[in-house]
Amino acid sequence: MPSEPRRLQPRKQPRQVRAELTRQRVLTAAAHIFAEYGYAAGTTNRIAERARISIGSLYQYYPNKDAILAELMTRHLHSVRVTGTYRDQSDLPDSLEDIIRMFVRTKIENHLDDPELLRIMYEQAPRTGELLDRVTRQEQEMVDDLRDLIDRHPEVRVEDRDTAARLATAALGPIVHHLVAAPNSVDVTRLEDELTAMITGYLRGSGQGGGRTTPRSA
Amino acid sequence: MPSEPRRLQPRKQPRQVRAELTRQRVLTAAAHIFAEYGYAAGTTNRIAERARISIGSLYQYYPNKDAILAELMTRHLHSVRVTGTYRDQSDLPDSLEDIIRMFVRTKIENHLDDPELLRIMYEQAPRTGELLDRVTRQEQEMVDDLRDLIDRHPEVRVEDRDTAARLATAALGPIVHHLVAAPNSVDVTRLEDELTAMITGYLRGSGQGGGRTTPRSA
DNA sequence: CACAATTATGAGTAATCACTCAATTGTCCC
DNA sequence: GGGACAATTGAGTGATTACTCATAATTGTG
Repeated sequence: MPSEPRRLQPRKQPRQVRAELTRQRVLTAAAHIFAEYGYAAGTTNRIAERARISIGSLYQYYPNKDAILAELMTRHLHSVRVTGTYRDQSDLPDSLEDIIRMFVRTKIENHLDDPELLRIMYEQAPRTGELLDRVTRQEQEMVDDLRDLIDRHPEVRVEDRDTAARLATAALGPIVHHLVAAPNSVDVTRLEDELTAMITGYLRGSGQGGGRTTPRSA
Repeated sequence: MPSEPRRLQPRKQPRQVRAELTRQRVLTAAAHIFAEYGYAAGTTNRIAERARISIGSLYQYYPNKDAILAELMTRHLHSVRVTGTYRDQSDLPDSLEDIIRMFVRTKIENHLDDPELLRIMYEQAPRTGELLDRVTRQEQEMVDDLRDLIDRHPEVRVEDRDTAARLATAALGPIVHHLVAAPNSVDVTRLEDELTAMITGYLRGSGQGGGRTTPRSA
């Protein structure tokens, strides 16, 4: 039974520098606490303590706990979009491999900052209301971007380009989460190379035809 | 500050059928509740209510909440191992594609039962102590299995087979979680085909050599 | 049936949580 | 300085949680 949607807007606009600073301290502290304890166990009291402000101050600027995570998420999504749009028109590479590499690299870069926090945000964030919508929309944009990219590229030989775009996009996120945040992580340079090879190969349709050679029922 | 390791063993062995039945009711109810509410919000009282037993009975057989999830996880891991080992020696297919297909299919099948629960278990389970160890070990076994499989196959042309095995395995789990449990899910048959193509292509080293053609620093 | 062992019950407890609010302190500007 | 407003404080509140334990019901056994 997901709780009803909650207000996410701050209850009060800061008018002094002091206040803006407090907002920022909360955000920074929350990022650390959520990354370390997870969302449920990352209590508002702990966040306030880490930020070295009182719990009351925290609630001056964030109406509830969800709002804090929502702002962290918003900032992340924004940075994703900003990083992503530099591949607009002009400097598009020619080869499919290089296009995919840009795609992969962007995604990896977006997760290098604070992998643990990102994982918490995607996995444990309350899947409800506005926040969920935003994330869903952003994912759809990514799929569409990739779809556009591969759509007009001759090297791509896949039956269903829509599914291919969905799969490739859906694959990328979780893998990066999983591997960048892993204890003994793979080197990111190598990760970029391998993921690029993997997706490029897949889109080129390197598997000789799609024909299945093993019967489904074992 | 993760909590210290907790006992996961039941505090009392059931001696009557009645008791064994109660244990089972708890487990079934917990699977539903966790899948529906998540781990944190899936309270023990709710589980007891769904199982139509009293909260006291629940704690007769499970010393704490973690132990319930641990047993669900154990049962899942066990079934994975059982399903996985049928590809031991004898009936190994010849072509790389078919081998990978078996691998992929097994993974997908393991997640078809209760995708939501599985996602909760992998994403929200307390990452601590014995439970974490078990999961880590099982993942390592999967990597090793795949490594063995591809190691003696001539079709595989990848520089570093170890990394390839790690990547392919690490990729599979999250993708399957993500897509099988997704709202408008991809058809599982298609998913199997695409994933097989993707991984097979990757292992064959279809990308013309590993050489990077775009300079890293943009 | 009698009696003990096992199992079931659920109100109660201590801890923890998100969040409030009356009081205090700091800042701005004349 | 002084008054108005902004910002900060933290003890407190009510809700929720995991878990306990004294008591009652059920079962196995002779």
